[in-house]
Amino acid sequence: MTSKQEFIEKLRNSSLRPTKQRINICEILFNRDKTFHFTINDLFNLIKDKTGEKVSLATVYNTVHAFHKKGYLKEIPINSNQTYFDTNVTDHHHFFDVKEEKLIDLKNEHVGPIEIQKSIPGKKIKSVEVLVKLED
Amino acid sequence: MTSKQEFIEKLRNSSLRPTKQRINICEILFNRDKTFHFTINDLFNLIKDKTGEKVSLATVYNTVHAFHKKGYLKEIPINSNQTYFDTNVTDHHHFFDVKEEKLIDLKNEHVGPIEIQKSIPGKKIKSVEVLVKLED
DNA sequence: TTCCTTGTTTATAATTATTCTAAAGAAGAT
DNA sequence: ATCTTCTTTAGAATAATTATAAACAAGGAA
Ligand SMILES: [Mn+2]
Ligand SMILES: [Mn+2]
Ligand SMILES: [Zn+2]
Ligand SMILES: [Zn+2]
Repeated sequence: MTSKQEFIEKLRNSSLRPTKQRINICEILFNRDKTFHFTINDLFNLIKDKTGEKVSLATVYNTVHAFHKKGYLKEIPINSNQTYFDTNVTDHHHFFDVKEEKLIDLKNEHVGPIEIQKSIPGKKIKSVEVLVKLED
Repeated sequence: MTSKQEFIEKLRNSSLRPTKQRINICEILFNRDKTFHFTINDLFNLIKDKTGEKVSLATVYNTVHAFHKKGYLKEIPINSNQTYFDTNVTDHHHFFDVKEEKLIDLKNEHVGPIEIQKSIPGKKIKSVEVLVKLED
């Protein structure tokens, strides 16, 4: 449980002005036990439902990208019509339930270390992600 | 090197009528030594350039999805504004050069077997794909 | 406080990838 | 040749995302 005051400080420390909208979004995204996977639209609807206040869709996009740029959110590479984000910014892998369109964290120990035995000259590895698609 | 006649037969055997457009697309996609990674727009432009004939964008979409449904193309899960397809339909992994927006095949032996040590009740694994993002 | 600067929110328009529609055309069967 | 079914096509529709620009709010200085 993080207090509103802590979010305000975190925002300030990130040179993001602590607006009402951003604080609301912080509380929805980061006051959780478990990691949260969402699309912009999920979040947009959650804000209305949980706070009663509406935040414009543009602001949701702006804020999510601001948090993403600061490293507070991770973008998940799946083929979908919508982009998925994740509050768990550590390196980790995913199940994707194709039917439910839901992401599930896969702990690294459930996948094991992955060694890439090939390299591309002039390039270095930025991330290694496993996506396990699930069907019924 | 596959002849036009062989593409015609392959299309017929797939209950796809061998139209001029589909044959052209087959020749561009499948008359290659190496695996080919592309977006719809890449392909659309290639057809014009290589055959001199234009195929409507709708037909390119239709054909790619028809081939995809028949299992002749694979869809690659990356976060991008465009969907990527692959003429290599076997299970395999990828590098994605973020700067060049280019996919590179990773052979299975360059990654090694991946064992998923977790299961979700009522679901079974459909695919396991590794995406290695590259930066400079 | 008040003023000023800069960052933020917002409604709305623009952009872009993809899908849909419906009419014209081509393929295959009879 | 005729008929049916499938395919192509231009263009419209949809949907996610980004851009625009005016109103607004935060923070700092006076
Ligand atoms: Mn996750
Ligand atoms: Mn490939
Ligand atoms: Zn982002
Ligand atoms: Zn498809």
